[in-house]
Amino acid sequence: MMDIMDALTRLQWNHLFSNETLESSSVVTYASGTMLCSNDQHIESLFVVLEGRVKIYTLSEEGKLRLLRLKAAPTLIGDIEYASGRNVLHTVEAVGPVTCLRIPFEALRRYNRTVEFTEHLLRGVSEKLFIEANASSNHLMSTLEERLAGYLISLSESGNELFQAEMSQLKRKEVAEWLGTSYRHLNRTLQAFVDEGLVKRTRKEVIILNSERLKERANGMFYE
Amino acid sequence: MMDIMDALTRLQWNHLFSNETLESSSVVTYASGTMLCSNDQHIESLFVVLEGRVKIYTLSEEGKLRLLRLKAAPTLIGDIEYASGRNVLHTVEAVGPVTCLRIPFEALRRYNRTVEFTEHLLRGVSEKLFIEANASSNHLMSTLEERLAGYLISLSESGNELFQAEMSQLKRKEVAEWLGTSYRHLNRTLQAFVDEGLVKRTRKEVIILNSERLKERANGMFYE
DNA sequence: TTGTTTTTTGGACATATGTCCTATTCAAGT
DNA sequence: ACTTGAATAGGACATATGTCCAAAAAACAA
Repeated sequence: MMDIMDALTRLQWNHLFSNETLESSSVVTYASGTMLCSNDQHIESLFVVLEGRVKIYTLSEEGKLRLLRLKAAPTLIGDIEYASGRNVLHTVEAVGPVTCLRIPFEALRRYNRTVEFTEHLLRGVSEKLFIEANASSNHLMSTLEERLAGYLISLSESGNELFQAEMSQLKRKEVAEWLGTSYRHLNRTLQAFVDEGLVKRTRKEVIILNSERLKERANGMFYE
Repeated sequence: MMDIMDALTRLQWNHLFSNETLESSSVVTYASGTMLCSNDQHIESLFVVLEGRVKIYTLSEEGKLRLLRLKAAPTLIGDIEYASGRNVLHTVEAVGPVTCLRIPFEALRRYNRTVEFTEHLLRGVSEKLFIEANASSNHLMSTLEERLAGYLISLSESGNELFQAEMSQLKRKEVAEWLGTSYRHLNRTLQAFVDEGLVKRTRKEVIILNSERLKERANGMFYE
């Protein structure tokens, strides 16, 4: 059993919640694969992910998966829904065991309407909006070749540890989902890079041979 | 010259700003075509659009335009940037004359850090995130045929006045930009609908003939 | 080991969408 | 009434990407 205050202090989030709020909250643990919340469903609590990693995505009616990100703790889940009063925007699933602080919206409304907390949410939501907007622009305006080159470069360069930690251990299929393309096409594009001598491909990893030219191919695309 | 308090009261936004804040603010008017702010630029004020319409878009380096929306007053511009401290996310341009209340971020930081105001921003930003996320999902997961059918249906059905007011008088070229496709392809898809007898097309407008089947084609796509 | 499942790899083909051009039509000046 | 420029319409072609499959290879179980 973990100590909540310790965990919050470590994140420097200890001043954000009132005692009443914390008393109404509980620590919950989810097994790998559990959905913390799913698309379009009603939700009544905010989750502060304290430990573990979560996968954030949307699933269309036809069953197509759009992987948005893999995010390590600390993360706030449900902030957008709390702020807008709408149903869940993106599905969130535990990747490996996850520990959260679960705070009912009702408690937040009653005991936590402070400027500090609201500003914290506001910063977080704006940040998410920036990421979402950039991702979707990138996607709309560039070809898979550029995005893949950008992905590979972003994984290899330093100054980017957050992205790397979150995105490096994806399986090929997940990379395809994240890049928003089919497994087939990802392979095709990868092969093109191999044919040009930009990368080498072993069965389980991709090694960059010519990062100069690969960067040109990325055409400015870079993730962080 | 308009009265600020009157305008704010009409929007029921009069309680959001302190007197000090309003004293630091000014009313500004922009001619049609002026940029209130442009992509990636630094910005130091929040704009409350009180009268007129603005066009919100991003321009890629290669000059491709991604039209996000045409929005009528009241609208908040700069809220995302104020909240995140980043440079401008989307370019905003006046469509026809626009009157705004221009509030320096500095004044907001000094005199306006109230729960009411912050929650107002938070609601607004979440709403924008929802719209952005849905738009980008739609775009990623559906073909132009579906999106166009959805657009036509959304324009024709009631219960949707906001969207209609904002999006109905677009030119064909702007519709293409908004749907995120080329003018050529929009025409091609429109023609397909004509060939099937779903719509009729005069030189300046599109008339729906069979809204039942058009709705099927939209496959759930609907804008609001 | 042997069988079963997952992952990687790529062929063949279909389709959505983009690019480049050229008429045509309409509207707005001068 | 001409001229010019925007807006509409569509042909021809290239290309990015998706779908469906099948064959290896690797990982995992029994």
